[in-house]
Amino acid sequence: MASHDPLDVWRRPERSGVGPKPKHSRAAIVAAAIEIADKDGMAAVSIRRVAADIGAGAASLYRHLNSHDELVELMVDTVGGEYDLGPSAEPPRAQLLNLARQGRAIMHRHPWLAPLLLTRPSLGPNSLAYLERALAALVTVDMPGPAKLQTVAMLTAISSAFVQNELAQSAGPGAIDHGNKERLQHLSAAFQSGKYPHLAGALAGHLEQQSPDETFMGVIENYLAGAGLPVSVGFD
Amino acid sequence: MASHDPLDVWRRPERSGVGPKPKHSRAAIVAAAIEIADKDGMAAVSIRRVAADIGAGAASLYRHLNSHDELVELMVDTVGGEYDLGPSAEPPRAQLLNLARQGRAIMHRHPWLAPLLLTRPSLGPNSLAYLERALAALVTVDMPGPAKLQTVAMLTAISSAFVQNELAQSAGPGAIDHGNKERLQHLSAAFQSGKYPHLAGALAGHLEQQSPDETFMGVIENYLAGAGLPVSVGFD
DNA sequence: ATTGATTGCGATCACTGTTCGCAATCAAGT
DNA sequence: ACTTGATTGCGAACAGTGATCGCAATCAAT
Repeated sequence: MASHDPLDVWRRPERSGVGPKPKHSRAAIVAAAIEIADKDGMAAVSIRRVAADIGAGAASLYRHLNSHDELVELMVDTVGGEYDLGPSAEPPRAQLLNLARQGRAIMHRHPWLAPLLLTRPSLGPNSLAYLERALAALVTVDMPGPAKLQTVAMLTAISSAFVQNELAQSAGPGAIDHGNKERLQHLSAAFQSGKYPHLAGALAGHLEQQSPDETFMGVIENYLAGAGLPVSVGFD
Repeated sequence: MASHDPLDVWRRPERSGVGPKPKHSRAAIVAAAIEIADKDGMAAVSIRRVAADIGAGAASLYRHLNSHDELVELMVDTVGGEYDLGPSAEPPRAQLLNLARQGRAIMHRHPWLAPLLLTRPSLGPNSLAYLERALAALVTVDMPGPAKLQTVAMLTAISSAFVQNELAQSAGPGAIDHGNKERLQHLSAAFQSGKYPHLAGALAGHLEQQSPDETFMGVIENYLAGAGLPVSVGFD
């Protein structure tokens, strides 16, 4: 009977009057799942692992969720609640820049988040609140509604892409040095073939690159400018 | 003995003189995997399924691959060979724009590709050739090497993000209408709560949006301009 | 002809998401 | 007070996954 669409989590009531008091709650399950994902990665978030961590049987989770996908949906929306969406009198561009900065911070706190933001159009309450807030920032901008939606969508898309790039390069403190050495070794071997002169040249350049924070803000600012949000808009 | 780093596929020779003639080749395996992914999605690309499709036992694939991850790496690099990397006399910005357009086309041909481009820094021959070609386009641009790498990386990252957004919205011809109706129904229900006035307003706007192609080129062009590649560079 | 590396692969292991059926529980209806 | 019925927890099971092991078959080099 239960719908298999991962979207109706948001409509379904968590529990209805009759029956024994539930030992576990949807919130507890999601919290445990997020903790696992933060620590051991998204692949470690299995039904059995989550159940074990909250002291439940594996099958019990299916009294609160309809699928593993639904759990992911809940995870995404839950961390979406970490945004500070308070109102602001700043110009639209500054507001969106601030949202993007927060988004990057959240994705750094939860490294499993970034890829998920691109694939699924999350429609949970927190995600909708974020969307609403971003659109509110654009209320003074003269732009058709769908274009505003497009702009906001690309904002989070670019942020996600940037952070994924960041995370893929650092990838962690421990075993990654080894991995990177393998990589560099492979690359230098490729270079000795002489088939990649420009690549070799680009890597040879000094690594005096600016901080990732500045780079990120630059990328976002640049996108917003091109999207019709220059530094100063209208009369402010 | 075999290294578990999915990167050394590129160093390992496919076969060495002694032993029975292999019935299956790495290329055939990867081709089958790509065909499966194109038709039934990435999730359908299991070792057993690929093996069955080329008439092999499941365990046999591990004579040619060290892991499922390695197969994915090979898939990504193989479709990377679909780029036309011929030289060009156009200005840098036009060349990169052309590469981005090709990239989007490839990601549309292989809908499983876009997410993978963000997570892994593929270092196969085709991926390296692409990188080399993109850097060659930037050879006349005055910019430190690492910054050029950053630019190219963000170029494919933004393209991937854009295409993922596209694919998530269309998602297919058949059962998606139903899914979208569910979505819109959910959304309209959320709107009746009155908590999302701006969102409601944005969706109410006429959907006379420009074609995705134009939108895409606009986004890319805009990024390149901000990255230091205006319409005309230097003396051309 | 013998050696030894290499291939194909059936069987198996440790997992995964998910379903089923049953016992325990508790609110509501009589 | 007691029955009814929905609801929860969960052990067992199923189909599927990636990966490993050991063995027979094969073929180049000696």
